[in-house]
Amino acid sequence: MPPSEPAPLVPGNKLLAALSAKCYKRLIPELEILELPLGKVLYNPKDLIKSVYFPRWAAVSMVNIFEDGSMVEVGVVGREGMVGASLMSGDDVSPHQAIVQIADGAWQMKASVFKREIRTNGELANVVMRYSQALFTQVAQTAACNRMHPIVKRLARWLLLMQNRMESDVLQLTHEFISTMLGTRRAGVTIAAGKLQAARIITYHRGKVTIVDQEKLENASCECYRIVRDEYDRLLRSFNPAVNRKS
Amino acid sequence: MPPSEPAPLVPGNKLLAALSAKCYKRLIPELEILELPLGKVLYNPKDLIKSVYFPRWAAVSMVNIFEDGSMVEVGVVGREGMVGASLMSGDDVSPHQAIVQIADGAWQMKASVFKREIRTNGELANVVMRYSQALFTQVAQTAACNRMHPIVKRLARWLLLMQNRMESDVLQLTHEFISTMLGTRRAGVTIAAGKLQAARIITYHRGKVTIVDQEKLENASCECYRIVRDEYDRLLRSFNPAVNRKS
DNA sequence: GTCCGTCTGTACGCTTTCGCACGCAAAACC
DNA sequence: GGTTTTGCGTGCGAAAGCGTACAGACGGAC
Repeated sequence: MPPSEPAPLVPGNKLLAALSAKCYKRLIPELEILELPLGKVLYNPKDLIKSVYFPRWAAVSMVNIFEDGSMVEVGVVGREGMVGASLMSGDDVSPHQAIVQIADGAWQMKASVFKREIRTNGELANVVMRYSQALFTQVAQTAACNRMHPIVKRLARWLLLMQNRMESDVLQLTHEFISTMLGTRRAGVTIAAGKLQAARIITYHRGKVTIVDQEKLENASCECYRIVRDEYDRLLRSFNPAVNRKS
Repeated sequence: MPPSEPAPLVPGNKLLAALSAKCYKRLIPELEILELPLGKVLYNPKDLIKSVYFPRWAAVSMVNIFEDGSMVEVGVVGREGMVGASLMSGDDVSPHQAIVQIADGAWQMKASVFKREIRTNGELANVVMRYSQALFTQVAQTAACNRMHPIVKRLARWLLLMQNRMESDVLQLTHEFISTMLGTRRAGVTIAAGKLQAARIITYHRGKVTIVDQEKLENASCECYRIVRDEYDRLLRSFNPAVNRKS
């Protein structure tokens, strides 16, 4: 897709889809599609936020980077959300790294435009605020989960999180990559993933993880997954009856 | 203090202090002082938020409670902030437990009033939004910290966090209580606190912790403390030159 | 087909933390 | 003044996870 392709009537992103037709159409000229390749860094910590992004099928991780270079994911954004919502608070410095974890397209909007729209467009502001609240819950649950739950459960939770955001049972993810997101050793992920595979819950092979049995995966995961999922449903459902608006 | 005491011109709470005199005066009739006794639960998870609170010298923890009853703190609110800011998103269900950790007074405002003011009063909305952003950073850093850092450092960080919020070197905190906040064993806290005491960084005795050497405590803590503190400064400084407005 | 980089399996010793439990001493309560 | 409660110190075995390291296996490049 050329980067200047105009936004179609089917936005692909659920936040955009949640807007009324009128409101969405107003934004169309400000949206440009952009390919997000794997590993692309949208912001680094302390970077100025110059654009915000509404992923279509991509997934973007919010990553905390420590002084010694080690990383931990604190939240994930997929097609249900947006990257850069913190601009809403009037602050345009990113506190985290935003890095593309699963490659695909996203709508890009200039930060200046976004800020203007947020000020003048109550409907957009409302949707973004709700989303921020859901993201907050996700991050808070991650904080608790990181403290209390063993690797296997966290892995199961994280795979479900990814599956939800991608709406796909096949995920391109290496153990190495997962381990930096979970903040553990690569070998730890191999062991945990091995257990899930032995239980016929997932299969994987050289960077491709396939979820075989979602229900079992939910049982193998900690409660954190369900809590966050339900909270997203509750917060974003209300104004989101039709995800795929007719073109 | 009687619960109906009207708000004075010195709010005590820094968010309120950050408002212009005009804006603050407008809120005065809606604020009532309330004593927050230790252990008082302001909200439980899934409770409707009926009031919001602006602590004066109190500290309130946002706590995640798991199905098995175990708890972890995900964030702390002191006089620099408010409890219930999530109302701003239009959602009045609390995702966490808010429990008073250090007893003192707070300004209470009815949720309905707060929501009305947020809608109609851009200055208040702006301040609250910034604060929400700072809180988000705190929670995200907690998520990362919980994953990566050993108990002693987390303890040091948490004590500094408390010290900042209370602006006091003496804190009424038992090991037992600290342990539930940090999500560890009580014995783990005893060992960690013992190390800090042996290094002459703190002293403690039966529920009273005294910070002897703040600088050493900062060195003993992980970087997370500094990061969060700087972020609060950055986000809240701009509109907060005068914390103690003259009465 | 061969080579080489990537991905995964596995192993070992070590540290941290856990779960549990007991004991002691200071405070609080009658 | 004696009893109870609360807060802290300590010990021990077990578990989880870490750091590191090595080797096999697959797949793409040539």
